[in-house]
Amino acid sequence: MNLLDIGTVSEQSGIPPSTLRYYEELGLIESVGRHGLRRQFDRAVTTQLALISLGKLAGFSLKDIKGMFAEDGTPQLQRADLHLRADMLDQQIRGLTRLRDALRHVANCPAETHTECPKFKRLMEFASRTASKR
Amino acid sequence: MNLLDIGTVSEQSGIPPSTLRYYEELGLIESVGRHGLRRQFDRAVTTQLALISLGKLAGFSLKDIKGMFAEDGTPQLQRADLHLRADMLDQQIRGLTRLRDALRHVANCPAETHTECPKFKRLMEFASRTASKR
DNA sequence: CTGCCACTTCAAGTCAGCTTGAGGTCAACC
DNA sequence: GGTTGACCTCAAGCTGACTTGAAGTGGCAG
Repeated sequence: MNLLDIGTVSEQSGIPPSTLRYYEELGLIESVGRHGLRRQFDRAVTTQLALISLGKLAGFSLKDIKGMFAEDGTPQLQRADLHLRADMLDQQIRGLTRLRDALRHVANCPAETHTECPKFKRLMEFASRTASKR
Repeated sequence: MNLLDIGTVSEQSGIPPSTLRYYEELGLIESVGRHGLRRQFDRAVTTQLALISLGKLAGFSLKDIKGMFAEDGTPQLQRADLHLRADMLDQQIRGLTRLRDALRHVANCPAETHTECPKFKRLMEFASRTASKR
């Protein structure tokens, strides 16, 4: 039996049935039948859910994620788009890395008042710049 | 004159007046007077706003951020919290890096079926692990 | 056959973080 | 002293990602 009841999918993925229905409504996943009223999913849905989780982790919206997959759920993007997304990710990674380093520094900084620490000041400048850009 | 009109603060910080009012309502910042109807802020508010932007970048909620300041608005950061947040950023960075690498790979990989590509498989394993953890 | 219980639909609610709209005010400039 | 324009208040609206509630259904264990 290669069909999974929504409850089984939920259990395996840790995603509540309500969310699975919501994802189906959005077109992110697709049920392949019913058992009585209950949705049945193909085993492949677990892979799709893993990819969706990954996308979410990476900060993409569900809409974004939907756009990355073809009808059948296989990743489907134009090369140029892929590189563009990768470039965006690069930029995001650089920003987050700087931020993480700064957080670690502040956590270890012995200065009494953070506001007097030069690194903290630079971090704040960065924060201001980044904030104003968005 | 060390007081700033809300408009000036908005211009300098890139944060719209509506948001500044909203922040004041939440107790994140404080206006120190009025010029006619207009809120006047102390210069120090720009520092606070930079910190707020920073906190948002790091993924803190406004509520979290509020908790990081003392009554007088000076930062009151818990080192443990910062490390925790840095750890979360690390995780996010790892996810993004994998995703980026995978995107680049897929963009260059001539294989018809991505799902059979070893790199893609590793990505999905990672995605599953990460998904099940949450 | 009965009852349970996890599912079903659909509408509405929730939360964060703002934005928008209507109607009003006031300092400043001409 | 009239106009302007950016502010004011308060309420309502919006987006994203779900969750919750009410009322109903149906397969399966006993």
